[in-house]
Amino acid sequence: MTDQNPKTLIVVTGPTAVGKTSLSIELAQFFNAEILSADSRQFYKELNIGVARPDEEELSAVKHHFIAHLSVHDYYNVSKYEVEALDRLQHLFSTYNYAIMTGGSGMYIDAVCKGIADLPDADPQLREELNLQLKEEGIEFLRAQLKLLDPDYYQQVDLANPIRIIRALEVILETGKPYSYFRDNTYKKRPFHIIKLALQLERNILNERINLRVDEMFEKGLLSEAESLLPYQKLTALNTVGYKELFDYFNQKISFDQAKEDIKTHTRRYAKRQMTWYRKDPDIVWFNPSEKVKIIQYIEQQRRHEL
RNA sequence: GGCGUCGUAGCUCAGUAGGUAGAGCAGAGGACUGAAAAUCCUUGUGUCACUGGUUCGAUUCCAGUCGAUGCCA
Repeated sequence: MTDQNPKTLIVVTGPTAVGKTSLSIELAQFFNAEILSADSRQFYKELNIGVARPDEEELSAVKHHFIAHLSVHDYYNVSKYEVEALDRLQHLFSTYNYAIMTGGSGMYIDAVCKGIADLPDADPQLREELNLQLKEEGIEFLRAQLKLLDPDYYQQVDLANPIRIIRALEVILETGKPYSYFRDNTYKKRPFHIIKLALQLERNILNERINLRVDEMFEKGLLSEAESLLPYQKLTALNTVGYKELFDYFNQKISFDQAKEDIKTHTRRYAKRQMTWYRKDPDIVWFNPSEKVKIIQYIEQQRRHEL
């Protein structure tokens, strides 16, 4: 591919605690770029310690976007992020040749790189109704509705997963059209190059880092951060590892030690799910976090190749 | 020291009226189209503590050894 467009988005992803933040800052400095966070929990200003937001020093070293720009009370979703990130990229590319997107939310990264179907936002009231139906009538009831309203999607959807069924019903009931009508798996072409890389560590080393980082979070005051958010525990943004376990502790469902263990376990599982997501992306090239020189060489080589 | 109970998957434990065993959790793999740090699916062979004995056959019964634990001294 040869064209004269030099604008390049460097995507740095990988499982939680692998070392994305510090590498991104170094790359941003090297390539003279700003950083866009693609971390669906670092968006929220109330979440800091528990979501390992970059510290003040890191944030002042390089300009970051999409960090602490929302409140946990705001409704947000991938599609909004797609629009806002593309808009911000266009703006950044008017002065810079590079931008760096870093974070662990695979779906959010994909929305920016590949696009996502054009669907209506969730209607909170309808969602509440459907959740109530799930609770009172059971998942079978929702399945039956879906089967009637969108037999095609009924064939494809994970019928054990209430979230998927509810989402489809939301769209159908809001628009009067089947959910499958909106689903679109064609990739959108972006007006910039994308170089995707991911960081990887051996599982047991990553697990050690996770355990260590959770301990550090507690030293930094995670307990009081979570306590201050207890009144909002029902919010979607607070259905987050590091907080929900402490809510269980505050609600006297589990002991403090158990909560701490659960946070470690759930973070490990989160990292595992992230790996599952990235592994199937053929555009990702994998590196060890320590291979900074190699990573820079790779990026430069890709650029030369594309220009 | 004596008496009792226990020793089974990484952990907690079930079970086999003698035919080599199974749950939960952890772990592993996967899915994923506006809840995504969310949500969901699949996945359990391990000297049944050790050494002998009885038996066609012992993880299961018996004896001893070691370890854990409780009570009594």
